[in-house]
Amino acid sequence: MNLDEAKLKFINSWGTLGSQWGINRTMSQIHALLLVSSKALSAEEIMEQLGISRGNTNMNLHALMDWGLVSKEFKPGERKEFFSAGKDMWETARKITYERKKREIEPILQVVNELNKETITGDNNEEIETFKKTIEDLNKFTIKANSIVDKFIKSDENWFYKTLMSILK
Amino acid sequence: MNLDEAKLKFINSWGTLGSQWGINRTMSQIHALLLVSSKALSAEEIMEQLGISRGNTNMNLHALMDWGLVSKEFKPGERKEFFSAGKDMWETARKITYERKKREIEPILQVVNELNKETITGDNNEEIETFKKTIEDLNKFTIKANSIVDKFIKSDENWFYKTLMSILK
DNA sequence: AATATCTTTCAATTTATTTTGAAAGTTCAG
DNA sequence: CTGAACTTTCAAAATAAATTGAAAGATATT
Repeated sequence: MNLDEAKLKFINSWGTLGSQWGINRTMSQIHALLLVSSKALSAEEIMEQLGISRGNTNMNLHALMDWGLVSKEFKPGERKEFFSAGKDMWETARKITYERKKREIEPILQVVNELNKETITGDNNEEIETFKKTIEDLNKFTIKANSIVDKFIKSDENWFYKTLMSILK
Repeated sequence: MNLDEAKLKFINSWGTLGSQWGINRTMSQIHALLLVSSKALSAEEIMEQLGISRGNTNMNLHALMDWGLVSKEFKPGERKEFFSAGKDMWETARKITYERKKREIEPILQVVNELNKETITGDNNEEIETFKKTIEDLNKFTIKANSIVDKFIKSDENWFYKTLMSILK
């Protein structure tokens, strides 16, 4: 398989997978393109290679920069901006995990915590108990999940590999 | 706060959060409703309480049963079906993790594995190297991630808590 | 300060996803 | 077998999300 075919396959698959991950297709495609490209690319090159509009390219490059997955570069003598993706997979995974934690875990923590503190009134005791128990369990669970994810976000690869993987067998 | 308000708040928040998780709003709302209800509910009751259509209720109940989060019950003498959600949070989390793994990790594994085996041809050596390195790293990473998730799916709460949490501090 | 080059914005459009509800299907009691 | 009670299906409608592209905004160059 030649390089261009392979790249295309990767970019397309990554784009589709991204949507399963709650990341939009274009964003993941741009990320994929930059991941497999040895040099930084301009917005122009990106829109040409992926066949997408200027606005779309711009918006998603910014999203990728917000996530910390892509950075801007300036080439001497060149007017335009160039973009490249961080190539360290653990770093990338940590950053994605961080963003997902913000969106997926923290809001649960917030709501559940709030409800957990409330005093619930009503006449159906069985229902109140079930409610309280559910919220309490959820609260405990979320706190644990959150702290595990935190550890991963702060970990370095070696630590994570050694500690976790060796124990997890 | 009275029980109905609290339930409503939980159901609505859970519904919104679900969408961040790639689960549709109705599906998470039904799940939330069943989680905080002490007795099993009929489709009729669910559609009334959530103000959603019959079709929508049916489809999402089936999705929840596919995920293993909800089960059908029959009450003696009653013709209709009743639904209840498993109340064990770790079990619930494991099941959700399993479904997400199928959608989010396994497809990556598949594509990356495939690309990893390919021989890439072309004239730009630097580009080929970058491509191969990216895919290789991604492959290694995904395999590790996958195996950690597998451990979680198979774990019981105590094991996970003791082993992981104590080490992760 | 005029012009050329590049980036950003955003209303309108397109595409994708979810929801509805009526009709068809199923099951069971009499 | 018939009809009432319930469940499932699915095309059409509604809603939500992503994308476009032209216009406005920057910024550097002469």
